[in-house]
Order: sequence, then structure tokens, then C-alpha cells
Amino acid sequence: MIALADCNNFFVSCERAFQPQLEGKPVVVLSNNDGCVVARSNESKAMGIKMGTPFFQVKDLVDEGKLVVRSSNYTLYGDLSRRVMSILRDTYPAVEAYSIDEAFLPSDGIDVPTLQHISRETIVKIRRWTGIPVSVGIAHTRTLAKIANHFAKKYPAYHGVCTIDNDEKRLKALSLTPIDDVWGIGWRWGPKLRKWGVNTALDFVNINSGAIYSAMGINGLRTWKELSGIRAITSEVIQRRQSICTSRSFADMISDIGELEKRVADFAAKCAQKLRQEGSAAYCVCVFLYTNRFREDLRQHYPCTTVKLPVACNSTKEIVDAALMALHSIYLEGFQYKKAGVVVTDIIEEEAVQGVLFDYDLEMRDKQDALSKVMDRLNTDSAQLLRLATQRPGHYADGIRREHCSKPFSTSWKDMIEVK
DNA sequence: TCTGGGGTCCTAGGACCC
DNA sequence: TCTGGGGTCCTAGGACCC
Repeated sequence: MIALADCNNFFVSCERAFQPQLEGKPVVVLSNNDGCVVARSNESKAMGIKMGTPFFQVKDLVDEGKLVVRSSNYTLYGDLSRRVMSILRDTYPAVEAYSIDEAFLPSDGIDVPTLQHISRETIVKIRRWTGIPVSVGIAHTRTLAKIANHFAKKYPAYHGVCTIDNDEKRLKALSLTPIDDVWGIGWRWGPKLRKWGVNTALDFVNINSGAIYSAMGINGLRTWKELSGIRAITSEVIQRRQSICTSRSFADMISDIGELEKRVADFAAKCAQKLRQEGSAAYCVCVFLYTNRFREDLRQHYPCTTVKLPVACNSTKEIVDAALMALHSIYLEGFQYKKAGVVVTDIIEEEAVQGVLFDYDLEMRDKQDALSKVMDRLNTDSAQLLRLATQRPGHYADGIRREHCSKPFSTSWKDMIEVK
């Protein structure tokens, strides 16, 4: 069997773990720049607030005291995620961290009652040790485990653990699952399938698989198999990352190339730092710019381009230089840009970097690597003390709106003492 | 006024190869 | 005039996930 452990309303639960006064209240957590709602407590879900709602549409509720709002605090969520994952690793034979708040737990060879027992104990342990509520779904395929997890969350009678381990339960669960709630069916396919009379997951598996394949391709077929009880999504999903992206929307629109240079340099430096943290190097640096798509009165421009490096690298200066070159090749005067980003791709292991025969820059590369090591010693996630002059003073994420941020509970002694 | 960030994978079409 | 069959690689765009 495969279990899926998923934290309930994760970002909200992280806020509550350090601010117990938020328990039982309607709470939402906002995206960067305080843009839109990305996490909701059960109470705010019950008020009808949808995922992705722009904050200004619910701001009145906050002003009236009917809703509590927090800016997102990814340092805090990352810390709590690591703690939850580490408890899972101590407990299950294998852990595939699928996202910040959920992990697949392949448990072949463990019988169902034992797996259920372990899962119930683990939920209690995670709650006690981290304050985070977790639900577990158990089934033979990952897609069915997702469905089981939905039920575990929805019906308190399961006490956090729901199992689909025979055909009777599987068909019952499929009949109760709206097609749009199925993992792998998104906002494009959901309405289309409903138009064809496919309203539940059960309707979906009752279609001939050939018809699914010709209409939806390999991914549709995989979902169909998984719902039918045949494993089609395997653990290969979790490997070394294939791309690393750092991007932000700006609080205001930017048209000045000098200002864009600083932002892009910041994003590129952050990508280089992430590469070094995981022991990787990249061959390609891609830069993109977006104008504000909501301003229909303004001219739009969404350029992007990729610069290829002769040698895979992860030093700050080389990645930043490449990104600035890319920026200059796509930038056009007269547009107001709202967002920019840097993506590094063609990632390989640091130790596997292949030199080139006539590398005139070899000495420079060694120096840059040494410089990057010094930067890594001085810089942390929350404080960028040593930067290139092309970057902005302060932190790469400065200038984004965070008006409702809670305290850095997991990283500051002062605040931890305050909590105590 | 305000509308996120970070990923993965697949597909179709063009350019090119023999 | 007629204009195959089998590939690879790259890119852009679409679809999905949390």
C-alpha cells in the first residue's frame, strides 16, 4: 500500500502553532506581496472564501474583525515542514516529500492494520511535537491515496486515517468524489468532462481507457489507471530538481533598465545560492519579464530568453553576469514590468561538472568559486550580508508587501522567549 | 489602488540528420 | 513533374500540481 500524509491547512496551522489564540478563528494566509489568499482555516473555508481570492476582495472582513489575516512567512513554514518530514522519516520505510506539506509513504510489505496503527500513532506524535495537524490516506495507488486523504480530512469519524483497501470501498469512494477533485484533473479538464456527463470519479473510470487516451493523452490514461487500482504514477517523480526558479512580482511597475538590473541580479544570486545549497550546477540561465496582465490599458510584453554557459557553474557572479546579458537582450523601453524572474536549468551535480579543453577563464572560475564559498558563510536565508554591487542593498525579497506578517518564531531567540 | 511563487511533464511543430 | 521513412533536438505553449 501507499500512504499519503498531508498537513491540514498547512500555512494556517503553522501560524497557529505559535499563536494559539488563532485556534478556532477564521484565518487566511496571503501570497507574497499580500496578493491573494493561498491558505485558509476550516472556519474561513466555511465563510465561502475561495483559494486564490485577491486580498482586496476580503479586506473588509478583516477591517470588521471577522477574519484574521497573515502575510506568508516561508522561513517559518520551511522549518516546520522539515520537522514534520523528519518525524515521518523516523517512522516509515520510505518518504517521498511531494511538496512543502505532504509526503507519499510507499509501504509495500506492511499489512494494512499495521500501517493504519502506525499512521494513527504518527498523527498524534506530529501534533504533539510540532503542533501541526496531519491526515493520512492509505490505498494501493497514489491517486487513490489522495482520495482517501480527502475523506480522512472531511469526516472526523476517521480520526485522521482513511483506508481504501478493497474494490467495494474504492467504488464507493469514487462515486462520492466529484471529477474536479481528482488529482490530475485540473480547471481545464474538469468542466470539459462535466459537459460530457462525467461528473464523478466513478463516471470517469467507467469510460473506455482507449477513449480517455485519445482525448486526454498519457496523463489522462495514468489517472484512469490509478483510479482503477493500477499503479501508473511511480516514485521516480522525486529526484534532483530539474530547474530552480526565483521570481517575484514587484510592488510597483518598473520600466527603468537600471532598476530591473538590480532585481534580476538579486534573483540570479538567489538561484546561484540555491544551486550551491543542493550541490548542483547549471548550464542554462533563463530570464523572463512580465508586464501587468490585469492592466488592459497598457501594452503587454512577456519576453524570455535563455543564455547557455560553456561550463556548468553555480558561482554568483557568473550566474548574475549571464542573467544580466539575457535581460539586456529582451528588455524593451517603454513597457511597465510587474514581474521578473530567473530560472536555471540543465542542472547537474557539482562534482560532475565537465571542463572545456581551452578554458581561458579557468583561473577566474576558481576565484569565483572561492568567493561564492565566502558569501555562503556570511549569508543566510534571512540576511544577505555580502552581495555584488549590481544587487540591491538589503535582502533580495525586500520591497515586497508583507503588512500582516507574524514574528519569525522559528529563527529568533527573542521571539521564542516571548512565546514562552 | 490591490490580482503569488515554484515546480513538473507532455505535445506540436520546425529544423535538421541520414 | 514526381517528393519516403525514420529519426533527433529544440522551443513554445499548455496543462497540471501545491
